[in-house]
Formats: sequence, C-alpha cells, structure tokens
Amino acid sequence: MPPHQSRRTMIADLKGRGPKSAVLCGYIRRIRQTKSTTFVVLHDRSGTIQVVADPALIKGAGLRAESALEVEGLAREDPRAPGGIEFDAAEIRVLNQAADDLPFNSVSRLDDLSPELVINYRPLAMRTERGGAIFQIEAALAQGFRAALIKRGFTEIFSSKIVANATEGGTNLFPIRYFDRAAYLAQSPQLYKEYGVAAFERVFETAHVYRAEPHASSRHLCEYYSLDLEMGFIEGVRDLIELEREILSEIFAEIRARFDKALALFDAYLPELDGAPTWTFDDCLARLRAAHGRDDLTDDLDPAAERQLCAIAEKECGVAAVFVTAFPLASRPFYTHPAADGAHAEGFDLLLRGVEVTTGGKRLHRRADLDAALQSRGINRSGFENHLRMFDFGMPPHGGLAIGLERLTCQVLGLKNIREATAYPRDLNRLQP
RNA sequence: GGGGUCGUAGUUCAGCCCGGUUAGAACGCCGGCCUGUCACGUCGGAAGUCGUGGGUUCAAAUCCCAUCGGCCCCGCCA
Repeated sequence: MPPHQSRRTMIADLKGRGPKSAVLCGYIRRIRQTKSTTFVVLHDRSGTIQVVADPALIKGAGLRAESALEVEGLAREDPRAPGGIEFDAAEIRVLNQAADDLPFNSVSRLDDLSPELVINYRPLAMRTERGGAIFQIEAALAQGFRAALIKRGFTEIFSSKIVANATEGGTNLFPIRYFDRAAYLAQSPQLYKEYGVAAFERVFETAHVYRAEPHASSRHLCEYYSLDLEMGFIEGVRDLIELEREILSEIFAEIRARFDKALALFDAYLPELDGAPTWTFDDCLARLRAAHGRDDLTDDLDPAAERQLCAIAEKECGVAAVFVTAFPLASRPFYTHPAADGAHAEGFDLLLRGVEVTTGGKRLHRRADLDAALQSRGINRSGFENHLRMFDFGMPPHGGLAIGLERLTCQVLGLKNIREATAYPRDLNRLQP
C-alpha cells in the first residue's frame, strides 16, 4: 500500500470491529445540523457512515455536499446512528471544497433531472447510488464476457481502429486523415476477428467501433462498445447461438449474485436464456401476422416488431428473448454465409426485451465464395485483394457474433435511453465531455 | 434524415392560449434559531441576459420568422 494511504481506513472496515480510532477519507453526501451537533454523512468507495462533529469543529469550514474530506476520529457503535455505527470526529480537513452551485448532488434522483445535465456532470452522476451502479454493472458485463470466453479457450485480440476500407458497407464510416491518405475509423473488427480465427481458432475483442450514421434515436450512438467473438470449425449458426446462450446466462447469474442489492434500484431483467426460443425470420413474420395482423414486413424487422416478438416469446416460452435466424440474405453483409436455400443468411440476431442486442452468423470461408459475394454486390474488389489473401491458408469454417455493450446494459437494467448506459456518448451533436 | 414536442433562478417547474405593476414556487445555496439529526425542523436572505438573433407593438417570457440545442417516435443498426 502506498505510504499516503497507509493511515486511511475504509468505511466498510469499521463495521463490527468495536471502538476504533481511524482516519477516513471520502465525500460528503449530506449535512444535518442541530445546535449541539453536526452530522456529516461521509461516503467512500466502500460504504457510508455518519460522522458526528461538534459545530465548533466545522465552524467557518463551509462544509458542503460533495466536498472531499479527511476525518480523524473514533468509530463506535450507537443505536441512534443509521447502520448502528457512527464516527466521532476529532479533526476534519477539507481536501477540496465543492462548488455551491452544483446542479445536483450524490443523493439526487437522476430521473428528476434532464438527461443532458446528467451527461454533462457524469462523474457526479456516477457518485449517486443508481448512477454509479449502471457503470459498475456495465463493467461487470464486459468483464464477464471476457472471463466466459477465456475459460472456453478464446484468445483476446486487439485490432486497429484505423482502417483503409469499409467492412460492412461503405456509407457510414467516419473518414479521417492519415498523413496524406484517406482512412476511416473502424465500424467493426470483423475482418481482424476472422484473421484471428486463422491463427487461434477462437478469438474475441472488446472495443469501441464507429458508425457515422446521423440517426437520432434512443438506442444508437456514433461510437459504441462492441463485445465481439469469432470461432473456427463451427458447423452452423446453432453453435453460435448455443455459445451465446451459455455465456449470457453465466454472466447474468454472476451479476445477479454480485449486484443483488443494486439491482433492486432498477427494473432489472437477467434471465436464464435456456428457454429463449429460436425462430426463423419467416416464423417471426407468421407470429406477427397471427398476433398483430402485421403484413408490412418483408426483409427485416422494425423496432415495433422486435418488441412484439419478445412479448410473444415471453408468453409462449417464459423468456422475453428470441434468437431470430434466417434473415433474407440481401440485407446482410458480403461475408455472410448463405443458408442451404441460398436465399437466407446463416446468421441470427438476439432480441432481448424488445431490442436487438446481438448480430451473428456463419461467414464465408473460401476465397472464391467471398470473391463472388463481393462481385455480386457490386463492391470494388481491388481494395479487398489483401483481405482475400488471408483466406488462402486454410481458413476454417467459422462464425461469430457481436453484442452492443451499452444496449445490453440498457436491456438488462431496463434503461430507456442508451445514453444512460454510455458515460460519454458520441452522437450527432455531442462531442463533449 | 422525416414527424412530434420542449427550452424561464444552481435544479425541477408554473406563468405563454387571452401581450401590460417589482417574472413566482419547490428543492438547493447563504445567514440566524433549534439536546441526536437521519428527506431534520424553523425564521430570514441572495439568486433569472425568460436558449440565441431578428420582427410586430406605445409595450414581448407571452404574438410572428429564423436559428441553435434537448427529449420522444420513425428510418437504420449493435
């Protein structure tokens, strides 16, 4: 432990230890004054405690919520204190005074504030119980993804986010200047994941990806965090669906256990995905026609259909999630492996609680097939020569999937806007903080 | 990108339709009082270029036009 921390005791370590003199460091959550006593609710990363101080001790110190303090004193049990333990302050040092015009504080309800304000003051918002839990749970989801895959023999890769070509389609990339050449921010690690398969069979990457689509919606960002995996020697899309079922169930179980208390602050939903059905795109259309009389969908689902399908799945199978397979091939990227009928894709989406959180599928693994796919889509093959070469050394049959981390966090916690699960969102208008 | 809606103290809002005294409230902030609070209570105070620019009018937070921004829905996707 570094010397400057050696005197400090974490608040959580005071519980059940009897009277103990200590130095606490933390933030003020609340101040309550009476004539004889001032109560300061002090919070550190481990917990919260009521500090009891003589008014003379803090007279003129101008204590305010959110200020950073160091408090020296004695912890003791007291039935009058919240939590049964409190801290008698002998000395209080203000390490940094908070401003007197903060728009909210760490005990505010973020729901009562404008979303914009919450983003502009993100670190302060994260100091609230609920606002902090969102990002701790998001971190746990990403960490759970990595742990589940490492356990299954996947190797983590770190691909460049500066690329020369589009991987999915050419219209939605952010162009950047790379010295005297044109380059783009990567919209997906797709091609690099496939190279990873050629080397390691199973790889994953978690990183930001960039989409220059000027959409204004509650579930899109120009920069989002993608949980990506790719695996070799698969037989079909079922291998991928079963893998995702397993790892998500595993991650959700871990989060239910670890964030037991925090989850109560949300409309949380972390189901076992064993029961989630797998329906083909045509099955879905039939169900939507039967349940909602819809006959307006042809090549893709719309947001209303995604909500309706999850509701149907919940009713039929008890889980508000659906794996949708066999989308029409034309709506999928060039590297998509067709299903046996040639018209549909050997791919899938996972709809969770009404929103698409995953897209995955089997990829073309033979150079000639990729070449033909590029040609039939009218994509200029000259930029892909180097890419196609990577398929010349025994690229196995393979496939993979990508989960949008912020979307997953939203769906799991019942958040309404993806910006709630994005610390520093990038959208059409926002570039700061 | 299309449609809808909103922008007034630090914050959340009322006022706008039907233009007219010093633009209000709650919370927060500052100060006083209060034998231990725990959303403490209580008394007082400070705090607003009414998003921005233009127009109509004797007079604009209020009406008109433009512009910028927020939120919701759609398109598209993770």
